[in-house]
Amino acid sequence: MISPIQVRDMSPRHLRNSCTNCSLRELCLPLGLSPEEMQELDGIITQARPIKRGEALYRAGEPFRSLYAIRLGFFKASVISEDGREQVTGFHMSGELMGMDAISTDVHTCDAIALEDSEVCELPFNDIEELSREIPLLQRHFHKVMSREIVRDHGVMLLLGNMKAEERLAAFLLNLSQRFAIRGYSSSSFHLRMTREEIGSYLGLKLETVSRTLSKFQDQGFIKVQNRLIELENIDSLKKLLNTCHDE
Amino acid sequence: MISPIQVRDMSPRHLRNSCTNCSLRELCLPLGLSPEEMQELDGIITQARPIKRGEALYRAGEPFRSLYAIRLGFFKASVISEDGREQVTGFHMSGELMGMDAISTDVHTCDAIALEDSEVCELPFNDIEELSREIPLLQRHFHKVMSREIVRDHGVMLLLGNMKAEERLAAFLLNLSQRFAIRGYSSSSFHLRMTREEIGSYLGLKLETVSRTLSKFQDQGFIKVQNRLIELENIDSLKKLLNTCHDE
DNA sequence: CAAGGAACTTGATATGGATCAAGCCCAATC
DNA sequence: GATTGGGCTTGATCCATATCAAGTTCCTTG
Repeated sequence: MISPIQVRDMSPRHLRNSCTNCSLRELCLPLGLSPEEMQELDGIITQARPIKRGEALYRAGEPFRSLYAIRLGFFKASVISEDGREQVTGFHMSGELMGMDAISTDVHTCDAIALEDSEVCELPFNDIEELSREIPLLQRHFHKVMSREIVRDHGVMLLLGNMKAEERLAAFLLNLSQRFAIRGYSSSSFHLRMTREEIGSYLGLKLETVSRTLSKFQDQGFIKVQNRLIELENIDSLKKLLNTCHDE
Repeated sequence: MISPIQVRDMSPRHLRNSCTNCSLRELCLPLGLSPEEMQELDGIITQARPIKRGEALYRAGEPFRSLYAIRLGFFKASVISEDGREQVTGFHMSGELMGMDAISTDVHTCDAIALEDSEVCELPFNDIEELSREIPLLQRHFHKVMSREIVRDHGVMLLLGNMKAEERLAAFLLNLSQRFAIRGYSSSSFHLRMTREEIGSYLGLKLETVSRTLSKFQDQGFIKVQNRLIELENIDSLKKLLNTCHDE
């Protein structure tokens, strides 16, 4: 369920705004495009745009024109039901692509809110389609990215439909840990960008339950919690929580 | 969250195997392709293949080569966690496309099981990509279909994360009702193809809860249940269950 | 047509997480 | 540096749904 390990961008600073930029790894790096193709792809990517913490990259109901590649930062995506309940559908970090849900109706169906100061590259969708008609590798890659989103969503359904609170939290922490590791950050010590309430919304739990479960993990020596700083002290125990066979 | 109403195919029987076939409406009908393009699309669609009730169209772990358009019948898609828990991720009926999750890794990540005798058309994925490079309308349409799957999944997350058992069941019944209506079947009287356990798995409930809740709806006069035959007797009441504002 | 088993219903009880409530801590703001 | 409010923790209680259990119906298969 986790994408293959991808290397951190070590290219010189002056190249960082190009398509080889690490922030666009999901869209570009694994492609193996020719230099010319790279340049074409570069051509459609607009200047990075900063989004302050708390600001919306887009909101449900707004017309759809572009996908967004996160260059830097951290976002939550959430849907609001007719009667006002929020469901966080995902947390997204650098290198990931947002907005694919909007393709179906040409209208955004989620809110995307920055949870820290962030930067995104806008990718006009018409351009993506046009270019991917010319570059089969890009086409294939784009399809894989969309498909990966579907697979991820299925994983969340499994979590919401089958798992107990402790398992959900353990899965959540391990997932974050892996994604930070891929980006070259510590996998055992990281800062949560979201509130307990947002974690709860994502995991189908109330914020009190999130808080209690984190405390319990701490008591058991699995993690250390200091506000939003999390240190994983016994990753294997967390993994064991997940693998435990639940009879039936 | 529901796709626009689409008309039932009234074309003569001898044309039914072509791309205008009603069973492929999701893939073909709304496109407005030229006759030549239609023919090309026809060319990649293989002979319909029958799948008996209980048989698998594909299983998790099998190599991915094709998407499948359901011509006729009813399928469930489900993922199995490492420790053996099943989560039904969706129920699929005629005109829908299955297998898109497999694009990401070239391996199927779900099981697709026929819940009644069914027929599918195989669509080799390489051909789809090639053709959609030539026919922008097809490309756009395929992207919309994938995106719609993502939006659908977000809806399920909202359901699993936020709703009570009664709301989940009501949403489920109304969703089925709409989808039957689109296909020209009765929206108020239909046959469930799945067991209570499968409904429960999809909705994150135990089969007893599904059974009890259906009985309750019957007692309240919202529906009539006879085995797997469901009759919606008061659709508005079911809708009201969903719209009810849950304070907070 | 009979037998067996899967699917379903219904009741009784248990429990995980929600809800309600109170107080604390920290970060932002003046 | 004090103040304020949002975010968080922890305890007590409640409730929706799971779990356990028993019996029924229906469908399949011989």
